[in-house]
Amino acid sequence: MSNDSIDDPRATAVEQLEAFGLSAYAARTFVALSSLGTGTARDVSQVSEVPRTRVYDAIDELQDRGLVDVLESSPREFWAISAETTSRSFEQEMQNRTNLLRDSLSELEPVERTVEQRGVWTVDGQRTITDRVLEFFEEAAEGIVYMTVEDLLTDDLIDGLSDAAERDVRIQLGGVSADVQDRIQDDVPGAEMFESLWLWSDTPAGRLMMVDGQKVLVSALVNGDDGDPSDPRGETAIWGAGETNSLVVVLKAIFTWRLERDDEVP
Amino acid sequence: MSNDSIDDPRATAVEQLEAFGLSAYAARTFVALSSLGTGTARDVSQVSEVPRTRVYDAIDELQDRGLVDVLESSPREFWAISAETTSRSFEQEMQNRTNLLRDSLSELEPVERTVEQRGVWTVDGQRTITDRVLEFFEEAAEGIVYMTVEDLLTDDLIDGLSDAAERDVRIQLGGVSADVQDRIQDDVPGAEMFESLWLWSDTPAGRLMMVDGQKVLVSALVNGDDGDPSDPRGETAIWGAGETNSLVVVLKAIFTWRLERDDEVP
DNA sequence: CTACTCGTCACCCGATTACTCACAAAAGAA
DNA sequence: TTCTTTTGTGAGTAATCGGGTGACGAGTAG
Repeated sequence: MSNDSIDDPRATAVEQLEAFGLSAYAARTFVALSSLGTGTARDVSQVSEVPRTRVYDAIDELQDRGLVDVLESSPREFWAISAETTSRSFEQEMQNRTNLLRDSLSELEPVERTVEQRGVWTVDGQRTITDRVLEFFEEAAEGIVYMTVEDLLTDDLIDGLSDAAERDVRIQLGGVSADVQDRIQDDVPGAEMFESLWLWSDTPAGRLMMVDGQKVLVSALVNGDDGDPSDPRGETAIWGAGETNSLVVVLKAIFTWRLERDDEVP
Repeated sequence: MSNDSIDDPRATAVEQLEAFGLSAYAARTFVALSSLGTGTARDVSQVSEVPRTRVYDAIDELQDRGLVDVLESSPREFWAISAETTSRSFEQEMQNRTNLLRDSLSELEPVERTVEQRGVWTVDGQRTITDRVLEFFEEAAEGIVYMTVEDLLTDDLIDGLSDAAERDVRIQLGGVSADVQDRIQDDVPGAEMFESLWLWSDTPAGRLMMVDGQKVLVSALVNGDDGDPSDPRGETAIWGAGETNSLVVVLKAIFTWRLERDDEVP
């Protein structure tokens, strides 16, 4: 468990710059220059541990990206742009890249994402599973049934449900305590609540989803017996789709049976 | 001049994915899967030119990032998340990274960015120069004088001027034709216009900036004699700061002389 | 003139990664 | 069953890239 937030700013800055495609030397050089404001190759080399003779290459790289300016004197001096300008510049580049990616990918995406019939897909990790659930929420046309441990009902999921509700998708939500139910009612007005179908909170179960009666997902918490929802990797899920998919069939049966009973006896 | 926009979507998608840190194999595998929707290692290998035996590693990499799900059967099948979800995922990661970068860098940034006195800094490339100008606009406290070729007066620069104007910075803008002046007046109400100080449009001159009477920047277009503003790299600039900086001194003299004459004879 | 610094180059080496091949287990066909 | 093909794993090779070091001429200062 390395301390990431307490970590010194230099390390984090270097890490991000490298993730944005800078070489290690360039990243360290830039960070050094940022704290110096202005400096020569030797200054940079001393505070950044970059070999002096290589500072020049690093500067070239940075100059091409427009991150430093050079004062042509002897010794040469270097000047780094401000933190604000730097991050805005990368922000823009990345925005641009995500747009390019979105466009090119949707262009090649097959018109109809085939609905799988047989078999069950696996997904690991809380963040990933949530993404998957959100993806399914978006494709929902008729109804969503969602039952979850409270810790896993994050804001983005509520947003997803709310969006679906606005498209007149029927929302049925279970497993949440009374006080949280009130909050949900504000964000997702049309949502119908139902009591937990089983004793839920003590099991390692995580969530349980069904959309349009033909796509389902279930997850479990997997840190030994005591699933700890705060561990982002401690969740694993499976999902399946199609009217004849076995997972779908069995869950659909259970859900409709229980939910209709609830309807009869309110 | 490679055709980038006409380029096939596959290539652009792969390029972006690699920029986001995926290996070449992983990128090509994902793109292949995206267009297939679903497929086995062999399917992927055929459309992506990735050696079949390496598809598995690529899938591992993608699975860790939450970009594909795996159907555990024989042969194994792979499923790619939608274009929308993919780009949103990267968008989020990059947003996160830029924020980390912004925070860590501003933490190390020296309280006072020292005002250089001697010497002249050089900057190349239209985009970079614009960034630099914007950075100086933001630091402006009293007044901005800006004279520019019209082609270089992009929207972000007008925004920058507008922001400064709202901070009660005096804006003096020159070199733009009458019809563009009208448009500016809408966005930057307080701006004072002045006629081009010299015959401007026929020279390779690009722009000319002074903020707070102590920081100046001048640029020139450098594609042989006929500077073509549409070439993003065809501009080169120098800037200097400080009351005693020679570049500052001389430009300040010229500006105040000409602008005060304009004031006298409106 | 001497001592030192600065900037460029050439080179080495270690890590990463693309790429190939061998092979055993599994699935399918005869 | 037995034979053949396919599938997944793992080892091993080649090449590229980037970090690290040192040599050296030119420029600068005392």
